[in-house]
Amino acid sequence: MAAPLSDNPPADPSSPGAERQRDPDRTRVEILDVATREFSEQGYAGARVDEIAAKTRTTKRMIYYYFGSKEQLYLAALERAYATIRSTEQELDIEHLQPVEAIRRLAELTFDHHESHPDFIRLVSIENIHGAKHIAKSESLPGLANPALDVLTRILERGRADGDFRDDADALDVHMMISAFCVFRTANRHTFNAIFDRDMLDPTHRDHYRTMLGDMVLEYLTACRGR
Amino acid sequence: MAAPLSDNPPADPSSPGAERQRDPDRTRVEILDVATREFSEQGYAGARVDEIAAKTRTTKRMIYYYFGSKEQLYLAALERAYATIRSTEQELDIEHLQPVEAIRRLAELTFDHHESHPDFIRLVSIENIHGAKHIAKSESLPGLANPALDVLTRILERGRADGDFRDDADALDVHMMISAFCVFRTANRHTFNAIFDRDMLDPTHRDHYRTMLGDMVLEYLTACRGR
DNA sequence: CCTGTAATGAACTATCTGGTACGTTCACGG
DNA sequence: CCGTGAACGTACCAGATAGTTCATTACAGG
Repeated sequence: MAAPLSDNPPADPSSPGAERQRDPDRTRVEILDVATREFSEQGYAGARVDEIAAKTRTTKRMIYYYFGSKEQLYLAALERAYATIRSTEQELDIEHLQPVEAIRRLAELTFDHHESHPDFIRLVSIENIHGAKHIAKSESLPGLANPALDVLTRILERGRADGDFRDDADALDVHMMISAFCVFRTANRHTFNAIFDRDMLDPTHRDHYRTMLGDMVLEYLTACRGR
Repeated sequence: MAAPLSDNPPADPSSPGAERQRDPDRTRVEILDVATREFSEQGYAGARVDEIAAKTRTTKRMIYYYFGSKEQLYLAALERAYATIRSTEQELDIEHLQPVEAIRRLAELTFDHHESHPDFIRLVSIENIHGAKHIAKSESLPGLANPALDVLTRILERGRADGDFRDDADALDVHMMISAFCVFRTANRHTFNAIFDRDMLDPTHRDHYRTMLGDMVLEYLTACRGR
């Protein structure tokens, strides 16, 4: 179910035939894959450069060769994670739907998409612990446009024009509402389960939460306008 | 605005008159206060025992004297944070209200209460990064009853009986919905602000989000039943 | 006033950890 | 075929860090 953050195939057949012994691209990606996992599971300070190297088919020297420092490696992992997420958001094709159906579809796609990328959610949690200071240092991340937000803006406009949606619904607010629900389910899974004995990510409850999210957003937006 | 996790007054006047040089209780509490801040700002691995000691009026030796290890100190901070939160939840007095008003009030109190205890939220985020393994080790935390949840259960029952609320509304789901919104606002404040340039905790937007939460929950629960 | 003990402090240690110096090997263009 | 630079591996280091040792002091109860 959970997809890796890198979309590369296991073996790169661009140069046909045999495995290459030296393959900078593969090495870089492999380091990033392991780093993403380690950082998301241990936190920034908790992750060990030695451990990341050990879980790679290369050595610690290569990490410093390609990324320069632990912090830059972390940032590279974070940047790639955001890039991956954003690229999947590009693909959402819902603007041909009626506003109400489009919103439900958007919510469900966001839901699926958070569920498929737990590493990303965890990385974002970690980044928040550190006050988003690494994002601030990044050249690509601050203010990174969110394609989903643009789509949402246009759907809301149409919905308001049709009289289906309330007038004071701001796109960023609705985006936040959806994110909050999806992020919480993944990010707070363990404490929630420990305290309330309910695993929010248990496949048994999946459809229930998915429907619930759509209902929640739509009831809020339509607010007794009789659908 | 943000309240400290310990409710003790700065100076303990139980033994009247002068400052005591030896004060185990004060020392313990002071260590916990600093530890809570450090862990919540740096993460578990990122927090430094030496740094915690330095920000206290006592020494590292005392941390090990009272708490035994870094991990037990962290757990003690986490347990105290949960205890503080739960004790404030005991005080909510809303069962005399009509279901609709009670739900809005509950949502608002939860909202205020999360806003007042950012350290708690951050600690919970950190605990989730580590798969809630410390909670699992704790004797007091797993399955810790949530008074707010009991109150919520009874309000929902009344609301359903009155025909105000939908039939399939589960107390834990509604609690999750409210928590998700409140937790997200605090826990993801920094990345959200970095990407979207909106500080969800800016006092300017406070009332807006507070109302939005109440609307969201109530629209979901009433779902076009004409209020 | 005396004394046992809880509370406290300074300095120390073993280990871990991010980072580096330096040497080696592969692959590709000429 | 060759040499040049990118890609890689080994071994090491200096500083940091959790945890400890041992001596000392304040204070409650007698």
